[in-house]
Amino acid sequence: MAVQRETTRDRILEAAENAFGDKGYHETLVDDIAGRTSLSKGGFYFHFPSKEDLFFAVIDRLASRLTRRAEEAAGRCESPLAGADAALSEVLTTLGRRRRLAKVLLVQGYSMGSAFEQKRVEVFGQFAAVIQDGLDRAVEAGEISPVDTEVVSRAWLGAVNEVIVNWIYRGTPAPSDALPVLRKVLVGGLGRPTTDREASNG
Amino acid sequence: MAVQRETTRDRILEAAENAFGDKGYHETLVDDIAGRTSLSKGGFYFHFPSKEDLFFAVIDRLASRLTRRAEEAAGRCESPLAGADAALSEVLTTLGRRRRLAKVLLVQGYSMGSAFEQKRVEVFGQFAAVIQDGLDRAVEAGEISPVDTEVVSRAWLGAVNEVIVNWIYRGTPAPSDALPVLRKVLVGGLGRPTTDREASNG
DNA sequence: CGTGACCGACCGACTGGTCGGTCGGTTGAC
DNA sequence: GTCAACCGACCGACCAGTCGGTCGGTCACG
Repeated sequence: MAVQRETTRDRILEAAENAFGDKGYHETLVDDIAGRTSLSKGGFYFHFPSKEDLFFAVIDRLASRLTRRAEEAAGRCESPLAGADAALSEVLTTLGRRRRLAKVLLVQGYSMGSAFEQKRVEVFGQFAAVIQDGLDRAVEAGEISPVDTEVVSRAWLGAVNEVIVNWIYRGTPAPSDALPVLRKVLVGGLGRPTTDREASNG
Repeated sequence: MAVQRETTRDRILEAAENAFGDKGYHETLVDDIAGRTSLSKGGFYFHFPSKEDLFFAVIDRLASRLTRRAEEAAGRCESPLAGADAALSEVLTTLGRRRRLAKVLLVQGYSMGSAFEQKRVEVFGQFAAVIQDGLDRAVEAGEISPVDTEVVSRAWLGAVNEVIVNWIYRGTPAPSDALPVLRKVLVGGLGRPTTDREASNG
């Protein structure tokens, strides 16, 4: 039955997520993944053409889930700026709850070597695009003064990334604790629009 | 002669920097490095106990050079805040001139796998500490309002990191172009002190 | 209902290339 | 003659990927 096939494939992806998260690409053996899935090596190769393909499939799955969450969070907001802010918060808290998944997505990819370069561009590009889109629309809507949103979105992404990776390796500060500081400092770095009436929000 | 020994060691480190920068840890063979040094594999092993040791030595060398430059740049400034700003600029422009070295330092380390974890904490910790120190003193001096400088310094570091890595992979935007935007948005994210007299130091 | 052809899913021993590291040997300076 | 520096053939662990085979199911057909 085709359903069974899909189920096994998912089991492999699940196991691979954990294995790669724990040990990285090279240090994870195909036999490890087979073992965690109660499958033989041959059984594994029935479902995936190569270890490399498996790794990419894992990354794609994680990245698309996270992008979707970020976009949904942004979509729930009234203003574009609030949306960008919400996307940032969503990513930080989501990854802050699942250390191993965060590690696969933000760290272990590089362990693969040069084959990962294109994928990293793609994945980080996706994340950056969500932020940049929000900022662009915030500029257009006059919420913030014009800036080079390409650079700023990268800066936001990098800031979030570093906070998470630092937490992954050192266990502190927790992303949830860092969030308010990060929001303040990143959102605060954006200039108010040149309409220099000082709105008196708190 | 002991000088000769040191020279050869440096030649190896130099060659290794380039090789690791181009191909990462696993894809660089000890034979590659030996070849680039016009040394045999045996000759190489006379100078380094293992490939892993070599890699760490390369990272340490690059990191300490960069830290020194950043600290010097900071030291040349009058105020702590200007120092943190200068350190940021120095790191961005220095790495922005040497793509391969930037790649070794910011990307290829992970290709080594879990052995790198401790080193990454150490190296990024060093960089973060330089920034944090500046920010702390800026708070103390009343240049900026109190913030969680641990988080903010990580955010700065991450922002710089992402801008550089993105440039490494995509070739654009150039760090030198991104610098003014980055400075504005990061330094601008810091609140003015609650003593709301605009201090006018040069 | 029985049966035999067929198939998808899975098994696991095996292969073949790779590469870090070794070691006995050579060389040249002092 | 001695020793630091270097050579390079060789070793052997390691591991992704292969392949001949097994086995339970199912479907066509008499």
